[in-house]
Amino acid sequence: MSVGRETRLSAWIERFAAHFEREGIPLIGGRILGYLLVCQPTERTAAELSQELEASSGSISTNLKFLVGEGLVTKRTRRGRQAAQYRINEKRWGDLVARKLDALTSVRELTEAGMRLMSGDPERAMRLRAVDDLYTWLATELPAVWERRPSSSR
Amino acid sequence: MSVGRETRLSAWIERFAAHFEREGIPLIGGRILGYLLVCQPTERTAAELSQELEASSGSISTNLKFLVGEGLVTKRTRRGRQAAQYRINEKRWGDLVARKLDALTSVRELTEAGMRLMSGDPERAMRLRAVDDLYTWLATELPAVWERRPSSSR
DNA sequence: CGATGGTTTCAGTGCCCGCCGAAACAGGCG
DNA sequence: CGCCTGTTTCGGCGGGCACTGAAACCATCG
Repeated sequence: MSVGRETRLSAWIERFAAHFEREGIPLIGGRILGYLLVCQPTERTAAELSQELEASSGSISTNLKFLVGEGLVTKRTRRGRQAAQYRINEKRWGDLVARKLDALTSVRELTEAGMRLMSGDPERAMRLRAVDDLYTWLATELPAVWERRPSSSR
Repeated sequence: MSVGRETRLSAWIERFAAHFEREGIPLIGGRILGYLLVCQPTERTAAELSQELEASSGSISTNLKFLVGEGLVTKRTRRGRQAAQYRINEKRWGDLVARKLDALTSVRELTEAGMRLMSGDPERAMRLRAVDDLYTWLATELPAVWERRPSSSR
């Protein structure tokens, strides 16, 4: 007997969340992202997320606040007694990637500072120099690549 | 009165370690890397590192083992009663960066798997599609950039 | 002005992980 | 075969963080 589509989807969400947990996003935050990427309809209330993902209302609240702050999730409030709706803001996913690239290239500032401290002692600077060269190259290449990004993925 | 060079160096090592701690490398591991990049002479024993970095022998051992495993540090044993010497292996720093880039592009496998689960429902796949497009583009561009890396930074 | 449904806050819990340091271990030396 | 030095192992400690759930909060509706 075959596994239902929703079962496979929730397994996928779990893998998705596991990956981003390694990148520093809380497990529940990653689940919210994965779920909001594929759910139908596209918008969900905090209560629905809590039920679907089997997470406490507190965790959902904390993580939604975080994700809204990052711009990855959009909150839509409605008048009356109606619950706010949350949906993915996939357009901002690029920001997430850009921050990752920045984290990489920013090491260059460290290596350069180190090189300045080593000035006047080329012998001793050799090891750091090799590392600095690598990051200097990265810091010139990566931003250029990012700029060439096609509009279809913005 | 001005601050001594060694004092500024240890402050730099601390910033260096702090940066890599955010990337998942233990604080002491980062200190070892920073220290081995600039120390003179270039090789140190475990006992010396323990003293210089004010870390326990156990922590030094654990972290050296980890760094040697990563290829970032090389262990040189000497015959007789002599202690083993450790030195930085700056040539392998590229591997560290390459793994970071891989972590980024590997998200594509996740988004592709998700897209397959969404097949036959283009409406529902739209959000995930935008994210998948971004990573697909990344996965084609980044490896190409890495290949163009000049030999000076290898 | 209660009552109601939804959301956020917050104190408490458990878990994980980096670190310590003493004890065990390894392997040359005398 | 002990001894000695350097290294690793391992139990334990402490800090930090994700998560929980109940209580407080907020805004609307009757």
